[in-house]
Amino acid sequence: MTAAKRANVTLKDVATAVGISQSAVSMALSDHPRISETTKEAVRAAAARLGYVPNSAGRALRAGRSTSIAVVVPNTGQHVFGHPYFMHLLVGVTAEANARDAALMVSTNPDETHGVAAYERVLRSQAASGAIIASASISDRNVNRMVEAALPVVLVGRFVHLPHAASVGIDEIAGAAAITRHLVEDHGLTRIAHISGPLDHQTAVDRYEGFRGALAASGRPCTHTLAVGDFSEESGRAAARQVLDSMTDLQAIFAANDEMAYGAMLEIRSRGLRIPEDIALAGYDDFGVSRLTTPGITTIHVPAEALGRKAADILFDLLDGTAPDPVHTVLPFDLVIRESCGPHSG
Amino acid sequence: MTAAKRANVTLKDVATAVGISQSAVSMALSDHPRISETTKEAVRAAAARLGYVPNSAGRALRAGRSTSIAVVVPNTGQHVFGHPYFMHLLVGVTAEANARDAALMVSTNPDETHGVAAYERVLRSQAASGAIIASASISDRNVNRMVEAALPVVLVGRFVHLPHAASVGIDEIAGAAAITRHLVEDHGLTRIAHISGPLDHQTAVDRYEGFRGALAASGRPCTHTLAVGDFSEESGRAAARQVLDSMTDLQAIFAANDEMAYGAMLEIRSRGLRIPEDIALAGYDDFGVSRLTTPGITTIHVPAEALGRKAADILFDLLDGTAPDPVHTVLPFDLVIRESCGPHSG
DNA sequence: TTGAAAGCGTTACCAA
DNA sequence: TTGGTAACGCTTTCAA
Repeated sequence: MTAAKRANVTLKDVATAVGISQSAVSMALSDHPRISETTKEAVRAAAARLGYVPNSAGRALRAGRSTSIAVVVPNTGQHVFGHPYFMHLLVGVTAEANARDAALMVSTNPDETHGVAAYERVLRSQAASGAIIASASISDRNVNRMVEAALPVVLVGRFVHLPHAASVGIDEIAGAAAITRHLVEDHGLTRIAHISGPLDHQTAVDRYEGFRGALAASGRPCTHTLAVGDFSEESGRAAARQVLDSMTDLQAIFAANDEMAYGAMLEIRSRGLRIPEDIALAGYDDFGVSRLTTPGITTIHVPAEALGRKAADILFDLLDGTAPDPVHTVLPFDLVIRESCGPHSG
Repeated sequence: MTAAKRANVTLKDVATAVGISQSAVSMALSDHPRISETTKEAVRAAAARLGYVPNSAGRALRAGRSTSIAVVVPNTGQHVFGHPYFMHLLVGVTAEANARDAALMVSTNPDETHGVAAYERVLRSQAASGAIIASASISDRNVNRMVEAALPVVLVGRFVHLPHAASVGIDEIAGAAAITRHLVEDHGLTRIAHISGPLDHQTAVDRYEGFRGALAASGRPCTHTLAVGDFSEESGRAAARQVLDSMTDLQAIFAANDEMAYGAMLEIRSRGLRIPEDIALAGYDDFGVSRLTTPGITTIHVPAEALGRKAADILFDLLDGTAPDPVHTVLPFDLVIRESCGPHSG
């Protein structure tokens, strides 16, 4: 009786209350046809009265798998976990997990004990029966290991070196190309800087590639430059400083995410330049705050919640053994045109 | 062999590999003094070689409690779960849980099956051995039930009707008073509107109370008015519209959180009024984006991450039975002065 | 229609 | 110093 009284009601308690056996109670509660309706009635009443809740450890042990799934987000750093992307993802995963009566674990610590990442232990210990991995770093070897060990995982994002793993994502290259075309074709801007994310993140690589590809495909003489950030607002500001200093007559900045675009906005403003009159600005992600700035930032809307939902969906299928061959699911994105690139013109 | 091969290494496997008994392996791995060093060595080697990871269901069943804790956030609505507050809270809880090698479950669905909220089931099923509850609604009966059932929970926020439950929070009344004094005393503003959150949230009530109290205590003739929002940016804008229309010569708006302050900012701007020259603006929370606006919004910094960390800390103590009597832990806040109330003068 | 018993993986107690 | 065994709560097979 230290902290909380542990008066856990078990099957046996219900059984003695009703005056039947434990196994009969178990079957009654799972609506097994071999139990009479009257008995079931009595069992259900007693269970409710006593407040019986099945013990998940017992159930998991018996079943050989738990009813939880895990979401793995990289690092312990606020940078990444604090990013709104993960919250949106979590909302989606939660919704799907709730719909399936599964519990959700969140794991962030890649800290290796005995060479096994914390989240791999979560799976191997069967605390969770499968995982959704939102780690974006190409160089994260833990992801490889889990995939190679054939653990039930679904990756969020694109992992070019893991073609056989199930994954969900959007076509980042197409997204970046779409927004670049918007700058070039709709607004006639040809001197553009890109602020990329860290290039060991596939997302950053893809967005940069989409940017360059669209410029090349535009058929116009475009000049571009690159500054590398780390997806944080501060790094966006620093990168903007760099490109504003280095490229004369810069007409537009396309940041690989909205937070870096905010940073760029601060830097542009601090130089007394106007958006979009002097410099056009575009972002990527659209997690809620882009519309709050003045002007609103034109961006690509990433359906993070839908991604989470779909990832969970695939994971559950995987666990049920009903999954199709490992697939790469690609969800659609939207180009959201606000005011930061100039008046809309097509 | 449907989805993933399940070749789970158990204690028995290690035991047969080493040629000793299961229980000896168990003790060896937990470094029990009664096992010889040579045996321990052999056991550890075999365990590592075979990739043994203890099964958490078996362990939890045996121990009568799991090693997970749960974080409960209200509702399934994006409104709340998507709020940056919870991200910060989660970061803190995660850090502390990681430090204790505990897994973290996240539960959001209050959807009641058999009259028991989903997150109560998580506790009762012992999937998690304790919970941190970040539900803010005064009228959430589930919180009462869990506290009354003496389940090991720590509340985040103030629950006046649950004086015996452990809780962490900040002094919201003092926070609102501090920012109100800043408006009145540092800037000499006396015609102030408050945009509150929903008044079935203790946080909203407390911040409103702090506001009124500070005005009353100021000894100056102040005029104030109230509009009620729901902590969302949209509602902040609507509330600002209302107070700007109703109160002539309004000098300042104090919104009960930053998001509503953003909304107010949009409304103020759309009327061609300047901040802070025509209207001063203050917010509350300081979850990262207040500094991005122009001007930056003066606000109260709520140490959400520290709250999460502390809540987890208390919960673990509670579970260990080493907790002091249920306490209300109050963490300090900071008044963060930016530009939205005018040039700093005191 | 129901009861008894076995076994999932772990740990702790009691023998040896 | 160690091995056997029982028990945690649950489901399921086998026996009645």
